[in-house]
Amino acid sequence: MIKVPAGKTVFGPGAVPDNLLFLLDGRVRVQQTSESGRDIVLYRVEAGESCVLTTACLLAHEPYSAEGVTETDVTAVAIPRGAFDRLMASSQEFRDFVLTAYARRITDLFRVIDDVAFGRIDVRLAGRLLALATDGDGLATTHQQLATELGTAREVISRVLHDFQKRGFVAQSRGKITLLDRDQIAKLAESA
Amino acid sequence: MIKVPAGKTVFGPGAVPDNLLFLLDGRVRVQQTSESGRDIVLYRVEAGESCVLTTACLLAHEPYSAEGVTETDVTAVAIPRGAFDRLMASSQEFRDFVLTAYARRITDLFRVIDDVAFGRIDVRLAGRLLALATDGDGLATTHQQLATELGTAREVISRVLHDFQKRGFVAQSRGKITLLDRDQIAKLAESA
DNA sequence: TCAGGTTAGGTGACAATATCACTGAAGGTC
DNA sequence: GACCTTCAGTGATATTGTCACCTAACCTGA
Repeated sequence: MIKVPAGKTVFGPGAVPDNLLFLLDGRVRVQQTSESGRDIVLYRVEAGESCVLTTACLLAHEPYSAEGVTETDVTAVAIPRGAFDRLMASSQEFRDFVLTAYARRITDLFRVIDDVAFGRIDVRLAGRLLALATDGDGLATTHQQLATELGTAREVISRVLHDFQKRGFVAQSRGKITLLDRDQIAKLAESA
Repeated sequence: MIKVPAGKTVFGPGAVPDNLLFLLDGRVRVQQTSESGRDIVLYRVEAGESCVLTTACLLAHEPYSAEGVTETDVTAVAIPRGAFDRLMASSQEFRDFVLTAYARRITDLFRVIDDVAFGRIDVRLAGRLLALATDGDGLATTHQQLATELGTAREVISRVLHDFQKRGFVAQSRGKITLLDRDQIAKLAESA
């Protein structure tokens, strides 16, 4: 059982874990940095989910650039490799859990690819704003962080948010965004 | 043991397999169609690899849009669900095989995301041409198919290929592309 | 072997997004 | 308040995507 404070890199290039983590509480963001230095968020691991996937990636000795960062304080169970193997051998439930987790991640990634390849930026941003503002309509984030969410450039986010502001969807101040009209934002997010 | 001719859709929306497939010979292309009707190739399954992943995706009852198409005649072993479960329970080697396959796919998808989000089109096309032209310098493919490979539009491929042609990298005729200068193409493909 | 249909490819105009190079503004610290 | 750092705004330009339409190549059947 381990605890990690918010904002720590729990795995990534240069930080290979030797345990498989199961999140009991908190949230981990998995993102990738391209050669050119730009980032994109791939998915998030929530409480009750496992990190098997990313760990497996690390074990698959491939050149690898994704990293996991805690977004909140995190409580997790660390399962050593040996115990993982024994559980996989002995428990049908555990196997189902692991395989289902993989499948879910893969569909997540399919979704990301679809969005990045074919999605409009304003639509994607609208959706992401709603997804991020789970408690309340306020949202403490910078334009740069939102750019990383979507794998685009800060300037692009600035312009789209400026447009949202003009349309009355959001209010902005430094490092903070307030959703003013969730219905309209949701409508935009839905528009393919 | 089953055989499938080239060009068949082996799984996808509306064609859910009840078996897990292990390819003995041939190649399967896995691609996704977006709501807007545009396609992108996600990865390929080669001889010796398994389709567990996509099948698992199908089992994970999620809205799902990827499909698998045979690119060559394919010979595969179909493993029923029950046998898969028994193998997972009894064989360490089988579990390693499956988990490694998952991990490889995931890194493939990470790569796709990186390319789509941050890669230049000419660089990506150069790389793909080299990857597709494995036997000889000729390549029987249309601009539309190449666009699907990269998740872009046909017109874009047409223009880039036209540029490649002017630079002496390739020669074109209807439905056919010939690589004239692999070195130069490789150099472009490498240029991040 | 020609007519008509179908598919592949070309192209201009324009829209959306990315990149670059700045600028100013907000907040923190001494 | 002076200075520094981070955040955000913006114009100019490049790249890529979209739309509309055209031409050329191939196929098929009379």
